[in-house]
Amino acid sequence: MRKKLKAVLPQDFYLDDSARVAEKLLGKVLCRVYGGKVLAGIIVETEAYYGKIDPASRAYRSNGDLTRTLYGDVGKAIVYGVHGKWLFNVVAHLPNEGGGVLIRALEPIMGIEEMKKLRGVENIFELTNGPGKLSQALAIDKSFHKIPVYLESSPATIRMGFEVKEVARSFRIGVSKDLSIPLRFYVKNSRFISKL
DNA sequence: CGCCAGATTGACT
DNA sequence: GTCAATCTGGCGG
Repeated sequence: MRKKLKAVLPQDFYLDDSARVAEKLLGKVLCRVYGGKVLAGIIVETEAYYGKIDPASRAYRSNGDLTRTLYGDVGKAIVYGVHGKWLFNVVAHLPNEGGGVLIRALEPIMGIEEMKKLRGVENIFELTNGPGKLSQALAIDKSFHKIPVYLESSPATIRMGFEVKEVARSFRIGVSKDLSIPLRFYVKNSRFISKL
């Protein structure tokens, strides 16, 4: 059973409104090269983030490296730790603006056995159905901060994937102060999202 | 240098 | 449903 990897998405894929990119990313494949193996999963849940105007973002109260990256070149990964877990984001926004997309959940398609080992669980639905979980399953840590996901040579890339039948949207999860518009996107009827 | 907040997870009642 | 653990960057003194 061999699957061929599709093309890596170009950088200008991320040069768009953060919410639009979040929606477009559904069905795409997050691909991670780990110890000569390939770990990959279909993106089934995302959240859009904005910069200063977003109370949930750390950039809201600070002006450091995270903010600069969020307002900088699109298509780069942002990896940040919260509550001792790692969250995997991609910078995506219009020119002269700031924002990003948080990958919240994947549907594993390659390297599943390796993911089970990394996560220490056997249940496939428990592998990547949460931001901290998918980072652990793909062995992502803060060394992935600022790597470009649009370069073939990167250890983590996002590639062309599958057509999504139905996209649903809702308010974000786990955010203390949310904006008044729904910025969470997910594949309807997927069993791999973090929450129904 | 110490303190605080934060986008989560998982175990327990 | 509720609650505590655990990590890092930013900010104040």
